[in-house]
Amino acid sequence: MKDIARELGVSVATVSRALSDSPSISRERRQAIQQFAREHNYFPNVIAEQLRHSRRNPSRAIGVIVPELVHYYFSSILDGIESEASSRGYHLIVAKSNESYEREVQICEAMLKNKVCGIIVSQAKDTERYDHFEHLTAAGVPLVFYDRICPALNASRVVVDDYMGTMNAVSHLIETGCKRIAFYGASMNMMIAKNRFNGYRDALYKYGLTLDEDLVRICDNRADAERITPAMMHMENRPDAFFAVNDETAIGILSVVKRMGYTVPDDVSICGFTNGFRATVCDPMLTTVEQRGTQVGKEAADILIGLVEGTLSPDHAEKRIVKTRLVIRGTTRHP
Amino acid sequence: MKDIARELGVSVATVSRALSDSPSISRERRQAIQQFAREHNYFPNVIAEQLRHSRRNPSRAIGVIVPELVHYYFSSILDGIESEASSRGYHLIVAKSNESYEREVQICEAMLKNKVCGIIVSQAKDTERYDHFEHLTAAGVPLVFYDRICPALNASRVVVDDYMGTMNAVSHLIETGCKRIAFYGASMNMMIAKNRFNGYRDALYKYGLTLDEDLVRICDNRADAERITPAMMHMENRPDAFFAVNDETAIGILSVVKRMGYTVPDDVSICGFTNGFRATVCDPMLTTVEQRGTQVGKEAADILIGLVEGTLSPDHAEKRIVKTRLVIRGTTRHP
DNA sequence: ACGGACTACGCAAACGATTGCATTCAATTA
DNA sequence: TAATTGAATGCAATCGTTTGCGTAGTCCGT
Repeated sequence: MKDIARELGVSVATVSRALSDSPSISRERRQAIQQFAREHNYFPNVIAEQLRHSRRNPSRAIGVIVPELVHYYFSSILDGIESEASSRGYHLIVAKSNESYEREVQICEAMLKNKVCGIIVSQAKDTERYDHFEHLTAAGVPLVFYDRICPALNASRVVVDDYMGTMNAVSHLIETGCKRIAFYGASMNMMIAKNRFNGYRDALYKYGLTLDEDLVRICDNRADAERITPAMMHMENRPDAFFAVNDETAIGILSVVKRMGYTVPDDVSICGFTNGFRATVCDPMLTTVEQRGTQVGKEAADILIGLVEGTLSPDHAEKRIVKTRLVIRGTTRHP
Repeated sequence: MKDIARELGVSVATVSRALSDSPSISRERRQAIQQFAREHNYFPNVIAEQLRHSRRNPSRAIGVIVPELVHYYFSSILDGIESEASSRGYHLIVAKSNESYEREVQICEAMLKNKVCGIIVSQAKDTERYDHFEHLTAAGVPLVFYDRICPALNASRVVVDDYMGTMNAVSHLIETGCKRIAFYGASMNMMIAKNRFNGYRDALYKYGLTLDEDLVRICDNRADAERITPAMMHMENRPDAFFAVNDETAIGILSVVKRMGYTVPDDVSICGFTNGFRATVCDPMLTTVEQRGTQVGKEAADILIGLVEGTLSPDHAEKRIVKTRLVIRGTTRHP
């Protein structure tokens, strides 16, 4: 701007006003300045702009904290956030916590320093203190949780309808003739694990089946599934169906069951949760609950931007639930 | 800082110096100021710092442009970049181009405005003009390409050893008895497609096999693979093996071939390229070339940071090749 | 007692923009 | 003709830091 001002023999203030199309500058001057700027491809220094406006205007950078990146669900969510944010003129600062509380704290600090206008976060698995999040809100940085929410904090959040998703899936298993349905869930200190279990339990009750504790296991990955499933199948009263907390676990069950000589879905039905890449790769293809990560991401970004732009009140915690959808494929019988 | 200065009855300059531990401030004052700052949890305004230093010091934000996010290889790369960058004190601004040239241009502009210290990019599929990249280097923003590089630009880059990876994979097929090996590749205007094809061709030559054009097809996704594979298998002289440019395509072939009643690998061998989630989910598990995305990401970040910090000369284009590894599983015979 | 050296600090200008207020100049009005 | 008005522009402060340079004060040596 200084250069433009010098070249055209005007003051920097005039240049500034001309570039922002202020009517207080005469038409000719305005156009001359604008053209000159264009020709010498001038563009404003955002850093300076931000400094000037730091009191009033927030930045347009959204911080996103992800537990891991190489993960179907989290990628989808990130994708959703990116789409929503970029279409509304925001950009993303992305960091992964590696499921570590300490790293999460560091990231929060760094993001605060870097003046993000808000943060979208899914907690690390080992996060049990929430001071760092409270610091952020205290500093006026809006926060939106997704997937793993923090029940202790009354913050905005968007989650998937774990309860109904599981309930529908298990109902489907029952309706296609399954009577002894095993449940492989994650450790119950996470809300999502609890909700899915409740969906399972209530589906059983709804159809008058009793819940057999022997059929409920904590297991949320393939290795564990391959380890514990043979014993399940050797029970005198073996399960005729499995519901798994994610596709990965379901695939583990599938591979064990096939290896043991059972056919799927005739002898054993299997249902997963995610509907990621894996679901259409296994043979038969996996019946699973679609988790709609992209939608979760979009909603989260929408809430955050609402908070930033003042459309949503900062005091009110906006809570959204994204509906799931049961995708019936080859690992369950058709109704 | 102004507040601290006022409270402690010194000048802002003194506070600044004290906080940066300058020896020109007396020990007592320095400590008093530092303590006061800590107690009132002051932390510097990066925006202002940057503005002040914009002439000399670059920011610590690395721009990353990804064609898509929900994609095993790109997630892995992003993961590698994140690890390397965050461990060296940089953070990431991530944007996806959606394989669109226009979006790519927009993103470059936005990143330039936001003063990233450098950009790591894989071109969108439909990018054929490179002005936007040249603008960036002209503006002094270092650029590192990964995966899809731009042959017209002599820029730093890191790619996977597509040639040797394919060569070894096809050699493996030949060594396990395959004689008519089909090749499903991507369109040849991408370097990676060309290199993989050359690896295929040279492996055939090495073992004295002739290249049959009828066995070479442009096909890089599952839907196409499922469409064209039946005809391949109905040829009078059908292929006894397939090499596919990625796992997804390989899975498509696998599912068709199984459905047609052939057994894998006894009747037909299949080899993919990626070693993503899918490879261990299909049945039998997929033999494939491990692409080591995380390593690619790390190398890319390493180069970029080298460029930014002056360890690497900006004129010299650093070109790194990440070695692949053949992972032999169930879709090929064992040697 | 006075010059020199050294310590410890403050002043003020920068970084690149924005903006309230003052100023200039010409045109209009009384 | 003098006063009023309005349009067009400039001045200077501001955002939060950093830093070159100047200066007050102290101590020392002669």
